[in-house]
Amino acid sequence: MLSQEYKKELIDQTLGYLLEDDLLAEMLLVAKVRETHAHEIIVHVGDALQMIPIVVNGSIKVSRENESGEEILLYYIEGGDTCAMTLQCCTRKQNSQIKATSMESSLLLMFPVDHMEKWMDTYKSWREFILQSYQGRMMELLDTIDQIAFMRLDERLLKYLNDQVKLLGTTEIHHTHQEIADDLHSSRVVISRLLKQLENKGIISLHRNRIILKDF
Amino acid sequence: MLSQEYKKELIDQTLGYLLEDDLLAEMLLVAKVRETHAHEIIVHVGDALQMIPIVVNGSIKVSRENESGEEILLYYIEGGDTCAMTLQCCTRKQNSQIKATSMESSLLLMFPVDHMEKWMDTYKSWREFILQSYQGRMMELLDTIDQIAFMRLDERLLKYLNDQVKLLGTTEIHHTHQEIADDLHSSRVVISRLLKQLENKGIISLHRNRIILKDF
DNA sequence: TATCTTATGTAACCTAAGTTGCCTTTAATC
DNA sequence: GATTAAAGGCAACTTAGGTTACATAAGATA
Repeated sequence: MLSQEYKKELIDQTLGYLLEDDLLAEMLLVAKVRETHAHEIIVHVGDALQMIPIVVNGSIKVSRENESGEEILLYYIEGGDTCAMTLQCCTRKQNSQIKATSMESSLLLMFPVDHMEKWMDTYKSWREFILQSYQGRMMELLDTIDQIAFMRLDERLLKYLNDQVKLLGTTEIHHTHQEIADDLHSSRVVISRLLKQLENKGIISLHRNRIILKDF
Repeated sequence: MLSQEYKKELIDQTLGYLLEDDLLAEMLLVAKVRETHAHEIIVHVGDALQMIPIVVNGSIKVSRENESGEEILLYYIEGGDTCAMTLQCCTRKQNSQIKATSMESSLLLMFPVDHMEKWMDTYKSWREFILQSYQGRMMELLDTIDQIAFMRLDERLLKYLNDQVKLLGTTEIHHTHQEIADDLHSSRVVISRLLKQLENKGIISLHRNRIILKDF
């Protein structure tokens, strides 16, 4: 059992500058803390969600899956952010439309869904937080659509690598070609081919389980 | 100048069963009515928006445009719905990320953006309306992503034709092949080719400016 | 009817990306 | 060091979809 002091610290650090004090106090009473490790699947498509997660630190990958199990990356959630999609599932009592995977060791605050509606009615700061979240995620979905609809795979791949570097804060990317292919909804052979082209252009260097971005 | 009685009728008919009476009364005071005709562009990418539209009747096409002017269809807005994306542009004082085009003669109610925040604080029904709108649009964006990422063009085309029929309530679609190509971000020749295949399969019949869906 | 514009048809060709099959390399474990 | 599994390289081929170029057809207008 984690101490209340620790939880309070996490909540203050993550949401203190955003939300009203009264709300922060209420949140402390019902918050659960969850630690996740790299590659851990946090939400499967079809899951019924009872808790809304807010990311304290680390990063979460959100992706869409079709019936055949093929995937496509939608966006990432980082510290201070929540997944509006989750909210939606909870309030509409709909099952999850997305899959969420922890990219690295991450820390999440979890709040039971039945408080959300009350908070929505009572706290202006909470309303703004939720709307901001919807708006942010919406913009990211538009961005994803732009990429899939308008960009060629080699461009998408380069953007993907750059995003990874920004996200994880290191120019060494520890992904297999297969994992990248899954995220971009392509195939391993094609990704290997394009990565090799990037290497030949001097943009990256390739190693087993490791891609290094030069002059980022 | 349209009579207040007419406006009141439109508001009641479109939103009466959704929103609180006090809010409906406030809305009546500030509502403007806008009529649009088929193919009229209501919002351009980059527009600064002052008013939030709610569709009374007709249908609005919302699409995304890249720098080169290429498009991709996102979703449609029909009677009783609003465009959450608009809201976002207004509250964040951001310019429009999307283009909105009237598909047919339509009637819109327009509300000045500066009332939104107050309504958000005061009326629970308004909060629910806006959240519902975000959630609906989000689901539709996911659906769009599914289509672009996972479906082949012939499948997308067939779905597009079916959607048009449902939307406009007639099995006669009055679009040129070029217009369809634009919506699906493809090219005229390719769409003509695939349409011809559908005709050969007996699913549609082709005429100038007119596609007829059989056994819908 | 003659003319012009716009929509559609079609063939030939091109290219990005996916697929199959097989080989080599790396690293982990015995 | 030997064995094994996973990752990556690579060649040959296929295919969906885009491009170019031109012909024909359907309406519109003179």
